[in-house]
Amino acid sequence: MGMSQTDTVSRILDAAEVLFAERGFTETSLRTITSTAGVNLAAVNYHFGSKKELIQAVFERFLTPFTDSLVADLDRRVAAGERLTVEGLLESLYRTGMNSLAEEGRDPQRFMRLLGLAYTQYQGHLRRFIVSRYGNSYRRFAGLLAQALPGLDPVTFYWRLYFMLGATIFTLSSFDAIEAILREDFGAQSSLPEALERLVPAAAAMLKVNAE
Amino acid sequence: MGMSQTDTVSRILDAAEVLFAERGFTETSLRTITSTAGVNLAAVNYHFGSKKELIQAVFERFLTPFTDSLVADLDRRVAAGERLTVEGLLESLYRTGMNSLAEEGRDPQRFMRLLGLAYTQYQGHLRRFIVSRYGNSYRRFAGLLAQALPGLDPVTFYWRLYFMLGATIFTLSSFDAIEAILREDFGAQSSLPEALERLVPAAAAMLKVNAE
DNA sequence: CAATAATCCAAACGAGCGTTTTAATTGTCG
DNA sequence: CGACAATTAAAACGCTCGTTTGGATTATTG
Repeated sequence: MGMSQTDTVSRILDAAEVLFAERGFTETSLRTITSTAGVNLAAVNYHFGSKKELIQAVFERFLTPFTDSLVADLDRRVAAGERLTVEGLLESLYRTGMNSLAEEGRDPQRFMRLLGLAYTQYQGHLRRFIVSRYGNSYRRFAGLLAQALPGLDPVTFYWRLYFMLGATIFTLSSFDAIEAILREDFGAQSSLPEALERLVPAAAAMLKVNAE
Repeated sequence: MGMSQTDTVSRILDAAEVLFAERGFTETSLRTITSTAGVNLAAVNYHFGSKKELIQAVFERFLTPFTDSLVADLDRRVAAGERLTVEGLLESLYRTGMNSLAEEGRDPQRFMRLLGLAYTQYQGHLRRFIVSRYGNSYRRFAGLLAQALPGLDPVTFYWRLYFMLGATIFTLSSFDAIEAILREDFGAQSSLPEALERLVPAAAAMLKVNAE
């Protein structure tokens, strides 16, 4: 087994991650990916099998450390007997997850754009892949959040959960555009952590309407 | 000038609207559009010039009646000296806009999916087109909403506005998927008006955090 | 070091794409 | 009716796409 195999694989993943986040899946050709990565065109089909499987691999590399560290953090806090508030859970989701990506040198914003694409783009295989692979982590988080919101009927809770996800994914995936507008119109500097700090109380208030 | 010209044009627009909302722009070929519409392939280039211009035409047919009736409603209420609350403005945005589409026999949900695509997909020309064409209506609404939220500094207001847009567009554009989950897991029937009724107080609470 | 597997590479394949061309058809109007 | 413009139609163009192929190159291993 060649030493450069791993290298080629990760070079492809690095390039694909950036290009997918920028333009979407269909708009990014394998030729653009491989030439950006500096590898041969056939390498994608050789190492991943197909473009679809490459897309899934990109998401796997992102989502696994993200959900792992989120679930670990949730487990730790539950085991410590900590009382989990709505704000605390959102902090976990935003901060812990983000940090796990930042530690690996990944751009959290790119991650959010990819997550947005996964929901929006016409890629049935991707949605199925994500649900089957990360559904448990999702339900873990959603379950704890529901517990922190007693008095909300399940249907209302579910709608609110989607409102919250929408606000988060939509805003963070177009962070660049929003930041540019704010800088131009108000001369205000913005950062991703600052956006998350604004998001926590706003999303929490939305979730807590009519809850006890 | 042939009578059937208008017919061909609107047949193309009808087909394109549905297909774009389902799969996105790149994933929808002109051949699929024209065969669905039952017209010749060359008709798109003949009547619209190019695929890009067809995309813009689809949005124009959607957005013009939407923003027109929204702005008319805002103007009417301002002229009547009505005091516009956050909830009232969201009601205008959701209800008035939606109704204007429903009256024309258009699917409001499809409209939301298209709006989501406009933000997410990699189509620079489309974003430019929408901003230049509908920027005034957008600023009109945003201005009145800002007035209804005294005590919020402009930067915070802008972030909240994006949180609200995100929650709205994201949720409504995947309404089908959410509805299916709710029906399966809770046996609950959902409708678009009901989703909007849930959205108004939730989004209002989010906007109003720390406002007077 | 020879054999064997893994990887890389250049080239080509077939299919689908948006667009253009050219001719036939249809409608309009003096 | 006949001239002229508008529309429809079929076919082809040039290009890009994802994927496959067959051989060269590199690494691994007995």
